[in-house]
Amino acid sequence: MSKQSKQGLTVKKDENFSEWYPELIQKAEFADYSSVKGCMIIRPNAYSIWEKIQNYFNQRIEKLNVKNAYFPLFIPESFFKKESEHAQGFKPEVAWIENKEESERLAIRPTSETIIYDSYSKWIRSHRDLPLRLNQWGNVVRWETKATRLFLRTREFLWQEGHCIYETKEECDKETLIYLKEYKKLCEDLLAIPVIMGKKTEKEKFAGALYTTSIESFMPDGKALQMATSHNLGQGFAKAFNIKYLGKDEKEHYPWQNSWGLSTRTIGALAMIHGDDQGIVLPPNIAYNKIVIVPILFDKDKEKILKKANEIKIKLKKYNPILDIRDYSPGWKFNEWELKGIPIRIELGPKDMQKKQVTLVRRDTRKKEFVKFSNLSKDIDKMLKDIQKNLFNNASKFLELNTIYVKNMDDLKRAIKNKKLVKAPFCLNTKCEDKIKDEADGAKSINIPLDQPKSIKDNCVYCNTKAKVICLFAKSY
RNA sequence: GGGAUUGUCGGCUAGCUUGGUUUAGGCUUCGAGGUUUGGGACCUUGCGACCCAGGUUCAAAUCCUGGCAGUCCCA
Repeated sequence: MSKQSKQGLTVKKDENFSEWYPELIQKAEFADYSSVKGCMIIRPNAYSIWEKIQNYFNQRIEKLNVKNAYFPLFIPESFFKKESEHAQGFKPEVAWIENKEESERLAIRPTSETIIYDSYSKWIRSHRDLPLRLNQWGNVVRWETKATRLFLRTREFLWQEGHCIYETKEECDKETLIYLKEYKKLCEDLLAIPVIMGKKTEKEKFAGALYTTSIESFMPDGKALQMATSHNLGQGFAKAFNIKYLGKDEKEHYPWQNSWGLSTRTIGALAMIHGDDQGIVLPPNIAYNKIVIVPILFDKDKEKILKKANEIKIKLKKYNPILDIRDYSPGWKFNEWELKGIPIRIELGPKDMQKKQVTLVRRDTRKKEFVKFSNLSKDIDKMLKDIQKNLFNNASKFLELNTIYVKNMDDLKRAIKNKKLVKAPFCLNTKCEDKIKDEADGAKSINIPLDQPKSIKDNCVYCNTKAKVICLFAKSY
């Protein structure tokens, strides 16, 4: 046996974040590398999180009259090229299939606007057909050449993409924001990750969109991570795909469209934000198994303890407890379940039996509590809610502490170097944005928060002319 | 596109400088048996590797050339 304790991870989060993260993901059995470069295997521990996100989100969008559907993985090149900005934007990362029998190449979808809108052009004839709201769950391929990272940047990933189409710009604007707010709610309520809603700059908007809104979170290593986007596509795709409807006025009109997406990337953010040196920390609302019961079995009391452990398991059924009776030492099991992030551990041994109690250990603080059998359900419920709240509060505090306002480039550069999320007055000029990126070590505009001050007194952080907005800048994933 | 660097059991690695007692060693994982079990237990035992192709040599994991694969810089 080696002398050092093998507990937790070998790399510390604070000391070497970029090695800590892949070790965390692999040891927690969230994902593994595959033999295909840039592609990963999502293992059950992480896939159950994705399923939870799917179930939650399906319920939410059903209330917004969105229906699920599925469109092909392959997109004919001619469709792909119809909207030129869109085609140009995705060009570097599209994977193609050469098709010998037919003349046309097929793109493996990097996003599905074009294949979906081809159908919309056939389905939509009258204002009575609008609005049309569809969502699909699927995979997309973006052939990254840069370094890939588990969950955060892989060549293939899972997501949902919603595609809605409306009569008026007002309706489209309004709902584009509704979906963005849904994403915020999902991140905050389910994943315990605080996010900032905002609008992307012209430079960073979706290729082919009128404008893009996003929710952004901030990682412990000082990089921003885009969690989801909602685009108002304007009428550009409608014109390119000849989607028209006859209005009440008996005239032809182009409709307005939006699209919105959230991917498995959020699982990476979840691991980064809440994880610690012991492993993953799952917010209770996203955990499938909220509890693990570890019986401490000595020969003499073995049967009594097992019986009680089973009773507890049945009593707490709604939390999907795991009863771990495998032939490992208790300490081994403690470490294993902490690595995997189960919110609460229940220990039950001879000492507990005597006192008619269990030992509860919460994953976020790892503090022990002793709870009488009779109070168990109530206390568990309270503890789970408290863990959820605590994780969100900690992440919010981190975000707040690491966001700073700057008025000039020196301060901006320093803040970026210090791994901060920077708020700065900005003129919205793309040239300034490029310069900032050049001079501040690759920091990009993150988004322009929806929450803006009533008036902006300071001048643009770069060119010192009148600033139009307060914009977020940071290095990003 | 240019440069640097690395390929050894499932994972981490020792050995390479100076070729030879190495049956390629260790830790971990995995399998079996036993003793254990309140923070990754112990003993016994088993399975398991030199990226590929040439070359140099009496002798190559080790040196040379090429290929393939990875990683990191630079443009």
